[in-house]
Amino acid sequence: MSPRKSVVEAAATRTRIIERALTLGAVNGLEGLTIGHLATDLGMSKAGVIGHFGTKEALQLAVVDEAVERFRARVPGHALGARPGLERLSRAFEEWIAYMTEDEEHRGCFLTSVAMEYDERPGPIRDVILTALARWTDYVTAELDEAVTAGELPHDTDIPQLVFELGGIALAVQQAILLNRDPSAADRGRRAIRRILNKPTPQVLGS
Amino acid sequence: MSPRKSVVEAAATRTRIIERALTLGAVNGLEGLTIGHLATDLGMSKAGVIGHFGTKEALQLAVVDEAVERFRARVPGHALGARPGLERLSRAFEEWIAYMTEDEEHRGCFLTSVAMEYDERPGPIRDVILTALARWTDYVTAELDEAVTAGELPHDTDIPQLVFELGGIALAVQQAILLNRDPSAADRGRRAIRRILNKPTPQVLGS
DNA sequence: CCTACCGATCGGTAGG
DNA sequence: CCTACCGATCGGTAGG
Repeated sequence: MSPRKSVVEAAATRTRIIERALTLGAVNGLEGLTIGHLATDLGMSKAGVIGHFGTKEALQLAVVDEAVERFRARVPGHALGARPGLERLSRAFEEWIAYMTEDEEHRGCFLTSVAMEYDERPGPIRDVILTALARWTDYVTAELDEAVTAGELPHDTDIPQLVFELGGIALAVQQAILLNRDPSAADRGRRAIRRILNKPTPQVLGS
Repeated sequence: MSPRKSVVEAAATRTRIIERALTLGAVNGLEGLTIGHLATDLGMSKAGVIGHFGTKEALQLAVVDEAVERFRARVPGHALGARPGLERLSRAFEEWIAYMTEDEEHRGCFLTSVAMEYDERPGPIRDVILTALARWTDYVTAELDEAVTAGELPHDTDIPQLVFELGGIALAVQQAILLNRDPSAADRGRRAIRRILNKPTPQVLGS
């Protein structure tokens, strides 16, 4: 029997649940996640799992929040050292692509998958994703503005169009990794980003 | 009571079921589709619905097959009249974008959504999608080959890279339509396609 | 965080 | 294509 535990232990369990939910949700979708499956996987009871959140939707929101947190810490976070404008933006996209590629099991971008899953399902989960996406769009836009100001891009650059196209590359990388399991996905993504930002393409891809 | 009907009537019912499943599946995903909900929507019993397919997975496969059929009839189908190479390829992408945009309710590309949904779920549905995607990739590749041969594109064109980037645009259009409900999604997509295929961008997008 | 339970719904079957 | 049913599982609650 594992009765009520300390606050610290409870928080640790909550983290364990979210961690596992991120893995399971990546495979079966955030909606395909079930409390029962999660409980079995964690060696807990269903009540033990759901007790930390109240409802399944609250659990799902906690999982999305954690994914947003990780994305921000990793992608814009690791680009903070780079000079504002094209350099920082390139760094951010390189981090995103690396983040999607590096892990053998935890492939792709969780938020991108969830964004597709909820694109037609109104509700708080979709709202949270829309907010996170808007923040990302603002970030990319700000760096592109900086690039124009610094003379790295022409003054008549259509920035929203560029944001749209850069987003498309990220989606293409995600699909190439997850669906096609294409080992050259990351390289193709990096080359596309360079091309869009009008930098010369330095190397040729093998094969 | 509606007892056994003629072969023709049974086929019509089957078509009705698939039609409805395409609509419901676009919202809740192909996995979120339930026989009970489908039956209620159609004013039928669950047994009446599932009897046409045997299992839920067979129903799902029938729905995907129908979606593949429609995509092919519409996208490469409507581009058949265009001259091989860039003209035909541009026409095909314009058809795809129009197909994703035109319908007020039936927005986006069903196959693209399902492709994301099953990217991490091995099984026959994923296999069918991979096959359809491979055929589409072959189609785009063949037209690009034609364009190189005809001198519309440079001889050192990296065709797989171009296929990758064109696919990204389609994904960006899908996301802009479904998630952001951006009314300029189609225009942005068309402009991106033109840019990638190295055609001059004729008009400027309003706002 | 557990046991024990709830009503609802899941995919699917039997039999007509 | 229907009624009537099956076992399994769903999200969630009571109570400790």
